[in-house]
Amino acid sequence: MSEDKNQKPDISNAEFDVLDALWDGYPATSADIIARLNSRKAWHEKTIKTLLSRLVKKQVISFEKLQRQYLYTPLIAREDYTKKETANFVSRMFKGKIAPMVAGFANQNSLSRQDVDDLKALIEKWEKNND
Amino acid sequence: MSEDKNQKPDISNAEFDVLDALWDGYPATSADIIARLNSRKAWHEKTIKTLLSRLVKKQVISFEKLQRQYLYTPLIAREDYTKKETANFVSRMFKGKIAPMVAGFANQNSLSRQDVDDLKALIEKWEKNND
DNA sequence: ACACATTGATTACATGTGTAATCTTAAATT
DNA sequence: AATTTAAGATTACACATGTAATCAATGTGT
Repeated sequence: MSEDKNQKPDISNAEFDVLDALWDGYPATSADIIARLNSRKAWHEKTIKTLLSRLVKKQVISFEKLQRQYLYTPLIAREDYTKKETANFVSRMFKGKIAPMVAGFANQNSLSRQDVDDLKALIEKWEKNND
Repeated sequence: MSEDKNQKPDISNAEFDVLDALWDGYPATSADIIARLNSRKAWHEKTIKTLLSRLVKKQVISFEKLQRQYLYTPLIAREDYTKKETANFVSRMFKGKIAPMVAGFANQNSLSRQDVDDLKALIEKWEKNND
């Protein structure tokens, strides 16, 4: 076995926004990413390129040369990432229990009819599989 | 109105662990906090004191002098904090929708019978109030 | 009363992060 | 072919963060 077996790349907030834009469609050039982010963030082009470089160095994304540009591709799936982060978050904030988290949401009135229906569907599916 | 109306103190991860320990019982002295954290974290006493100082400076906790020691007290409630952080998290990771987050949890098999029952209770309560 | 212990305050220091500007080099234009 | 662009690489720089060690002052024990 090698040491450092499971180092967490630790994606920063700004880096996440860039990765998120990449997840919206890839492979993509830096120009693509910059265009996507321009609507949401007031970032300088240089800033976004720096963040892309850092993501590459952290091995969160990769690239392939296309002429003089790079075509970036995520190395981790959004689902995998969000799942892991959610587990971390719920673990830290709610001792790993999901219901209290939803409860906070609920009595904050952030829960919509649609959300509730979605949750009910989820629960039904879970019960079908786990009874 | 004053500028800087709603600055987010931005509690770091290490700081959160200290605050979390304080939430477990307050007011508390640094010795109390250190004792509580010793079981979980391998932190030097000095480190914990630094973190307490930073939390004070950030106005996340306050203290009252008791002889030569300080009695620390949180200035924000755990519930308020977790609620806000949850909203942020769900917003960033799941476009604000809670169901997909629970879904990720579900098919990761982190969802227990108890969790599901809790969620069902929650939903019932929500429907009672919002129909 | 005085030395000691212990507390919070101050200082330290490497690495991470946000946010770019400048440098290099290869491709595009004229 | 020479010049201009423009893309990624390198450098910058202040503030945040993790992780303490040292300093100063005030209670405490003898």
